[in-house]
This record gives sequence, structure tokens and C-alpha cells, in this order.
Amino acid sequence: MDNRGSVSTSKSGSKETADSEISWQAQKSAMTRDRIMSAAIRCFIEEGYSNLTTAKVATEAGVSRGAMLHHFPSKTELISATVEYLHDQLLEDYTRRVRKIPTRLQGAARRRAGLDAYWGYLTDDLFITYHELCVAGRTNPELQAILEESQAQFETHVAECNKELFSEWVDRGDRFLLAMDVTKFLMEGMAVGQPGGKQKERVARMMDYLADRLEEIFEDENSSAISRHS
Amino acid sequence: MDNRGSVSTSKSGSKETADSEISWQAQKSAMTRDRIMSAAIRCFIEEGYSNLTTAKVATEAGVSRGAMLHHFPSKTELISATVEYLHDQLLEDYTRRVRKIPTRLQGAARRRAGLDAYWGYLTDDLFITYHELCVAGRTNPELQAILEESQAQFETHVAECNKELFSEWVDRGDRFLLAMDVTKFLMEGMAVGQPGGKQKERVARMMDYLADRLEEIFEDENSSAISRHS
DNA sequence: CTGGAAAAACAGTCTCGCTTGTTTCTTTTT
DNA sequence: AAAAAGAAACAAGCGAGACTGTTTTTCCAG
Repeated sequence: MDNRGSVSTSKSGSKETADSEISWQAQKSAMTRDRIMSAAIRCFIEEGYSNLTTAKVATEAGVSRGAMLHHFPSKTELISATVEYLHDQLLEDYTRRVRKIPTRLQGAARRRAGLDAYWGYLTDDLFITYHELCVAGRTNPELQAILEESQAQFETHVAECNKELFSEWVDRGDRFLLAMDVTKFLMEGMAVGQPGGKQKERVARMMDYLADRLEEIFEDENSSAISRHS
Repeated sequence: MDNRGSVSTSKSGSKETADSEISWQAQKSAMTRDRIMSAAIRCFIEEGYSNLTTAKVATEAGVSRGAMLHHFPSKTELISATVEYLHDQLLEDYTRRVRKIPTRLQGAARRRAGLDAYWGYLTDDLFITYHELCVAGRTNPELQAILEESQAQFETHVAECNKELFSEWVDRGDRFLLAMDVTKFLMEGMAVGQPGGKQKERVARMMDYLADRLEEIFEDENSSAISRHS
């Protein structure tokens, strides 16, 4: 809830009340929390959800178990906090990838770059971890509750990003939603599905196919190709 | 390896050597093994991979822990055997769903029924469990080894089934593979992805869209709609 | 300003419960 | 009688969280 992100380390003077807004102690506390949550994510990535222990996280973070238990009284609270932290990281990651698309790209090329950005996001360790947590959440009510909250929030944010990326199409109503769903499901399927052979070629071909379909969805003239079922 | 599937329970007489091929004791042993592996799958479904304990499986199977350890000397061996068992169940499940499609359905209607069958398969508990195991396998080498083996085998089998279902199209080479990949990735994406709101409507719309695209892929006349990138 | 009490951050140890796998014993089948 | 199946008690390891002690920061009385 109180999201005091990463703090700047202005630790030199002890008495200078320049940053009197937030006390030094609170800054230090926030830094430790961040270190611990980052460590937890690394542990998730390395060993998976089921093999996570508080001792490993503490070691990875470079703090004692006692210190960690001070910040996160129970394992559950640690995981909860880490999920929220991960959620923020994911949002930032996606946003960064979208922002990185050069503005000179326009039209179809820009949209294609958007697809590639999304693919990069989906194949990143952060998303893999997120997906793993979702799977674990199926049999863990409290985890699921946390995830559901951030999921809705995230989908909204992605929709915002996409409205910006595909500004030409936002007023297309149903078609816009259809295009977003096709993209989401198809690419997530490739990202989380069981690889099988020749993964790279198949993905490349799918991306081309998908790009074509998106352009097709928004072609006005031939409406028949979009929905025979209406 | 030695796959003595489910055995028929002809337990009445003790001295009748009608089924002298396989001894009664071996039958009993196989039955107990099956009971235990089924119980393990139920435990996977109910509590997930990370919460599985040998004690729970034994209770669920209605045998003592000692008896279970007699058949499966370690937890690892239990899981290995269960994964193979699950793999067989999955194959059977998919085959049964495909076989259930009435032969009177032909052409597009038959293909659409094939999609629905696949969707049923993907949303069944068995597949959910399988996917969960795949996720867990990421950080568990020996589990991954088992899964990889059955994965390749499974994909081959599904391809066989599909050649039967879509016999009109098997000689289309690339397009057939493309169609299968689109189907696989899109539907798996819907099945394992994070639900989000209005799941049912979105899935229904996707299924219609997918069905149309498949028909489109195999339309000969207008080749331009299939691949602009060539 | 400043000494010191209060509070927060941090560290290490201990215990309890859970899970696994071994061992020993009884029952059933051959 | 021998071998296999099944049952139960036992030992060992591990992880979570409680507990106790130490250091650092804050804040206020003097």
C-alpha cells in the first residue's frame, strides 16, 4: 500500500535535515525491504515457488533471518509484499519496452514493434515468475486474492498503453477488443505453453501471421473476413 | 515402463486359474499401484504440486504409508510413475473426446467440433494438472526429463488424431502445420492464461474467430490473406 | 545542544511440527 | 516354507516462527 519505491542513498551527514520529509531510518527500512523483495524474486526465478525458503531469501538478500522477520513477520506476508513488488516491476518493464519503440516507426511497422515488445515482455524472467505464481495461486486462496487484484490493474494499464500505441484504432470498439484478445491469448500461449521442437521458427511464423491478422481486422472494406458468425 | 494399465477385477475365486497368464498377486499389485497414482493425481488437482505429501496420497488412496512405500520406494519414484500415468490418461481423454464427435458431422461443422473437443480437453482437470507439472518442472530437472519425453510423444499422437479429423487438409503441408500451431497456441493461451473478466464471452468469440481463420487458411483462391510475409 | 530513554532495525538461537524414508512386524498369496 | 503385500513405529532432517539479545536511530527533557 505505502509504496516508497527505491530510495536514494544520501547517507553522508547524520544531522542534516535536508530530507526531513522522510526520516533516515524509514529510508533505510525501505531499502532493506526492497533488497529482501528483490532477493525473493531472484529466488523465485532460480528455484521456483515451491522451493522457496525464508532462509534462502535472507541469505540472498544479505540480511539475517531475524532482520527479515522483523520486516515481514511471516512467510505469507513476505510473499504478498513480493507479489505487489513484482507487479510494479512488470508494469514498469512493459512500459519501458513500449516507450523504447522509436517514434519514427508509424503505422504497421509501429504495431509490429509493439508485438515484439510484448513478446520480449512475455519471455522475460519476470513474467515467467509471475505466471508461476498464478499457477501456484490456484491452490492458494490468499495468494490468488492478491494476484487477482493486480491482474485487473495490470490489464487496465496494458489497455492504456495499447490505446497509445494503436491510437488509430481505439475508436473501433469491438474490433479493438478482439484484436487485443487475439494478441494476448496467442502470444501468451506461445510464451507459457510447452515448447516442443523448432520453437523459434514456429514463434516467428506465428508473429508474422498474427501481425497480418491484426491488420486484417482493421481493414474496413472486407468485413466478411472478420466475423462470419455475427 | 511396464505399463500394465487398469486391470479387470475378477477376484471371486482364488483357485481358478482362468487368468493364469497374470497371477492374482500381480493383478492386486497393479490395482494398488493404480489406486495410488489416481490418488496422487487427485491430490495434485486439489492441492497442487507443491503441497503434495506422501501421507496425503496414501490416505486418499486408502492404503497405509508403508504399503505405498512398498510400491513406490521414494517420493520421486511415485511422482515419476504418476506423471507417466497422467500422460496415458491425457492421451486417452483426448482420443475419447475426438472419437465422440458424431460421424454425421462433416466439413466445417466437424472441424468446429474438433476445436470444441480440444477446448474440453484443455479445460479438464487433467490438463490443468499437467500444465502445473510443466511449470514445476522448470526448476526440477528430473521432473522435466520425464515431461519432455511424454511431451514429444503426446504431440505426435495429437498430430495423428488431427490428421484423421482433418483428413481433407493433411496434404497441405505448411498450411496444415500453421493451422495446428495457431490452434494450439491460441487455445492453450486461453486455457492457461490469467482469466480476467468476462472469460466466457471472450473465449466464445475467440473460438468463432479461430474457426473462421482455419477455414480461411485452407481457402485456395485468395492466398494473399494467409501470408503477406513470404 | 545534549544526554539518555524509547523505539526501531538487526542478529542469532531454539523449539516444534511436518515430511520423508528406514526398519520391523503381521498378513496374504504362491 | 518362501515371497510378496501391507501396516505401523521410529529416526532424522528441515523449515517456520518464537524468543532473546544487540546495535542504531529518533526524540525530548533538561
